[in-house]
Amino acid sequence: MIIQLEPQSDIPIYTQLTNQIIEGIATGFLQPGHSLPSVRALAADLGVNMHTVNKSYHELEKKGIISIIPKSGAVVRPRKEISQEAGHAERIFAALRPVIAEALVVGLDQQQIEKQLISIIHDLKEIKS
Amino acid sequence: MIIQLEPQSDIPIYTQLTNQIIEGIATGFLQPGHSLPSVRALAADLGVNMHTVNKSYHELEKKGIISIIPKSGAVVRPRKEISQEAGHAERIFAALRPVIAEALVVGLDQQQIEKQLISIIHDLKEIKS
DNA sequence: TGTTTGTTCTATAAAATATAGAACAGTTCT
DNA sequence: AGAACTGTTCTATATTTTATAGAACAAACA
Repeated sequence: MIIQLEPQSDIPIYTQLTNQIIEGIATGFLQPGHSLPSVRALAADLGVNMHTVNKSYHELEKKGIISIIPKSGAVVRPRKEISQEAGHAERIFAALRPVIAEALVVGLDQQQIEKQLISIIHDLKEIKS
Repeated sequence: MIIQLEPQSDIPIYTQLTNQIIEGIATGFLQPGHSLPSVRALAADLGVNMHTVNKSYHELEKKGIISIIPKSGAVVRPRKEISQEAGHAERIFAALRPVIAEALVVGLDQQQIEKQLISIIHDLKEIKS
């Protein structure tokens, strides 16, 4: 899986990493049960600090997307386990709201937003590799 | 217009303010041509620092949503002026992508996301006062 | 003519971000 | 059993971001 980090971005490295791992799961590249690289291995691979990767993994765990087994490793949780938990929709829709508000203010209409939504979903749903 | 800031939030105060002003414009509460309060007045009203409000206004200006007239004040830009500018869609859809990816990973399907999208739009489109 | 405006500057403090290195104890593998 | 690897925890440092505070300025405004 190719991960591209931009150190110059205003988005923190650990957030970029978190988002790309989520995308990796969404696309099916990282499947349920899959082990993630160790924090040290991935840090070395990406050229960042171990603690930065660790922070990303814990963010993913907080979101309920992966399980961190102490002294062992991190694993993508089964889809059913993830979806069983409550609070996901609230968190995500709360993040969605300001984006939609801005879209409307800059003149995008419901059709355009829906079209892009579908485009993103189709793009992610294409299982790569 | 009621603005509620949460100092304890992980979202910076100036970002919260920016988002709520955008919502205010989306709902029609703040209409094109409307003057925003002076940075001092709003800061005093909200109980935050002048520079925090100033940063929010400049964020809104950077997004192309308001005009800051030096030594005079800040004004909501006309809708046509805003939508004429390029780059809006790219910026917004880039912000949309990680949210959608997480939604899919958590088990939300296209229908549910679309339903919520429409719900948010309808909620914002209701002109309040 | 005062008042208000955004602007600019210095200053300070706390929190967030990122890196670095070390040590620990449990896990995994040979 | 032993070696390698794992996440965890700790100290440390540096930079950036966030937020506040106060002062001064010149243009705009009433």
